[in-house]
Amino acid sequence: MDAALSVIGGRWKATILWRLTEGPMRTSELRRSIPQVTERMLIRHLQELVRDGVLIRTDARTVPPHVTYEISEYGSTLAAVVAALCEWGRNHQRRQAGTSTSDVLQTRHEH
Amino acid sequence: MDAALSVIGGRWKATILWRLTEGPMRTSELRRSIPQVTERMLIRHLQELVRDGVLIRTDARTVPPHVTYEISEYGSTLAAVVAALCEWGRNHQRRQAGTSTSDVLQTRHEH
DNA sequence: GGAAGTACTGTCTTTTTTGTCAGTGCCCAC
DNA sequence: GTGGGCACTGACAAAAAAGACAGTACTTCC
Repeated sequence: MDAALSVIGGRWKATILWRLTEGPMRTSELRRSIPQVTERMLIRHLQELVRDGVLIRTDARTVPPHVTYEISEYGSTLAAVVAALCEWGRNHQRRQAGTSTSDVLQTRHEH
Repeated sequence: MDAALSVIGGRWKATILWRLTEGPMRTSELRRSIPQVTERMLIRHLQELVRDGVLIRTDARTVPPHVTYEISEYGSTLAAVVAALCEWGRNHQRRQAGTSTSDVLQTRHEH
């Protein structure tokens, strides 16, 4: 469990993975597609995901630099799980919207 | 995605959920079954999980107190996803063990 | 009466994670 | 030659999360 969290347990990692399921992207594209993330964090998370074998970094070695990231075969197994989690989260939000706190039985008293 | 993380995104929440898949437990049992967690954190996380509808708290209203926690029907949908993530993490650890850093193609250079 | 167990709460302090900001080296367009 | 874009790095500050530790209230056990 901790092992899994060490891989996707960053503020933006799941989002990055999610974005990349639509295909490879270069750094600046990713950055623009997730406006809330700062460049610093994006790059840090990308590096960690590459290190963990989830993403593949491809460097065209040109000037100016042109680097793309894509989900590795291994990473796609994680992406599937992340998608499920994401889907659960979406349902949860809908549930929250329709459930006022007072509706919910939060503690049950025996007897 | 953020929605899901706000529910299970605590250091011990996934572990708590995992422990509770084997059946209801009382606070002190949980505490003993996860020795690394402090009482403070256990209780905070339990409260948040109850607030999010994932767990049900049952208070026997006796003295001394006797409180049990169990996974709600709703929570079991999350537990399933967490189990999948946990399983992925386990495989990941095995992979890590057999993969020295030098084996891995971390960056691909286009021609 | 003193110790231990139950399920907590409150107030810090420490650790971890994020974010801010400046800077690098090179290019192209105006 | 000034401004902008590209993919980064490094030093630092702010914020969030986790942990330490004492305290509550009432019990049973010896």
